[in-house]
Amino acid sequence: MANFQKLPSRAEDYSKWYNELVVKADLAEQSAVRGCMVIKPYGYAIWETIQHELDRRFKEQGVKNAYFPLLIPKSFLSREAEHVEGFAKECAVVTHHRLMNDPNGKGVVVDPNAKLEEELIIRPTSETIIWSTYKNWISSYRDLPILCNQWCNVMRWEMRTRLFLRTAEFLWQEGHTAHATKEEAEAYARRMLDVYADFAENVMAIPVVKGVKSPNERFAGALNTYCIEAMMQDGKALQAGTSHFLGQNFAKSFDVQFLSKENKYEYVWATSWGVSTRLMGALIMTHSDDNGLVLPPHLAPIQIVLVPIFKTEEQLNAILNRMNPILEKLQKAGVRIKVDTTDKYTPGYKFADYELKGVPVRLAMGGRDLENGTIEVARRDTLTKETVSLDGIEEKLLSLLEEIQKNCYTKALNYRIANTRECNSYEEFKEEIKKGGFLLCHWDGTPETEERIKEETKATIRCIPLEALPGYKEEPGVCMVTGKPSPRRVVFAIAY
RNA sequence: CGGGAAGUAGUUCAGCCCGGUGGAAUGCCUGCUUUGGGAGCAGGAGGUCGCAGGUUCGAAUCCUGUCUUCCCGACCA
Repeated sequence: MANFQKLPSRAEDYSKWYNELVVKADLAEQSAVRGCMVIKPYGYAIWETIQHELDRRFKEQGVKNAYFPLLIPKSFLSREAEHVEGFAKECAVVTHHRLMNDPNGKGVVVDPNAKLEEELIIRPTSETIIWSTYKNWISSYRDLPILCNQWCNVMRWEMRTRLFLRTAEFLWQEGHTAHATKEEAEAYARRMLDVYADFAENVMAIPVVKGVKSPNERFAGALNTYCIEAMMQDGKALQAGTSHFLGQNFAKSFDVQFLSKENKYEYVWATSWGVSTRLMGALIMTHSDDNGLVLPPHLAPIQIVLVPIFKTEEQLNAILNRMNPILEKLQKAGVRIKVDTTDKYTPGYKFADYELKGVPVRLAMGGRDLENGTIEVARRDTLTKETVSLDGIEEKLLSLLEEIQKNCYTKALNYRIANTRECNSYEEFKEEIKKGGFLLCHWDGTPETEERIKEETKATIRCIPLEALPGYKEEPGVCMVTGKPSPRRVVFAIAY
């Protein structure tokens, strides 16, 4: 009996469970550089599927991909006052462009003669470099709208990092659009929020609350920030995506004007929107269990794995001969399949390993099945298995994958519903928030009240929901702290 | 960036207090037997003890500095 290391349970230590799962499931690991991760092939395969699915949806919205530089002149960042205020404290700065041999010994040192005239910032986000570029692209209303997206890395010098959830460097996409009218820009920011919500729910199987950020939580430089918020299994909230209506702030800072039909100069209206590798963290913390990763089929790099059980090569070949036509049919239907023919590990080892990796469906076939014309089908989401006939197995498996996808979503939604409740007094709130989950409360709309609640309870307003959560009605009331009127309940939670 | 803990074989850890040629388990390699829930036996390879200085005849062990990770704060997606 191998003395393998089990994952810590979620109940024992959620944070430790997460950290170890990321590494043991082969998603990512720490790198030699503080706060920066190595995303391993298995983890990157999931990210590539995320990219692929999102990219397709963006293109349906008329978005085109482009690429802007990693380095941003320092002066650009300071053009928009709130923007620089928001990011200045976490920027990495490039000051020199050359190394030289250390005159006093081994290795290389920065060449003091190679100091840059103007220092360059490693992008924490690209609004400034993009708007300085858009200025050259826009002169007439006929040039609008511009709908660009870039897939890239950004860097924010974080004090405390965790794989996927908060790393100094992370991968993301940032969309930047320019519009002729306020209405069009606002509508576009809203539309991209819907794209994110659709993606989160149908591909990642993560239920989200669509909402608006309170002024305290708004993106630096935006007039309005929309977001999708998800609930993790430990009851904490995680912002899964944001879409900003930037108004004319960046157009004014970078002097981007266009000539309207009426032959008048007007400033351009802007949006930006993004999701990052943080989604990987959301994925893990929404579905996985104490046995390891649970991946919704739409995102799983391997959707079905076949573990043949054999003693001799003849037996293996007999199994493969029986299964190959079935697997080919499934592959033609677009299913991602792996057949594990290695004899390096025993079947029991493979079972445990594919569970750790979150493969949605595991098939096992041995001599017994071959005789009976059956196969063992195991589901990762429910950890159940049954032996079924090979007749019509392809259709059964295809619908099983869809069922698992739905079940992942339903389970997560039920968990969120079970951990969402209304809360009417601040005293009650202080107790309830310790249990985690979403608390729907009335708030007077002032930053002061939100700040006070944050200081006293660590909870923040995750969003002002665009529509009432399922099972709840939108109704006015009074603020739980100050008693002032409140038009609707907002979502409070402790956040990642 | 403050407070705490830790860095020794691929991995998890013992050894450190009290200095004297570095251990275990697991993993890896080879062979045989195994294979329906993390296989067994036998043999083998694998470490300048995070890094840099210092003390000493001699440092994994003592001292100083530094880097990284984890936990708690402050900050933030």
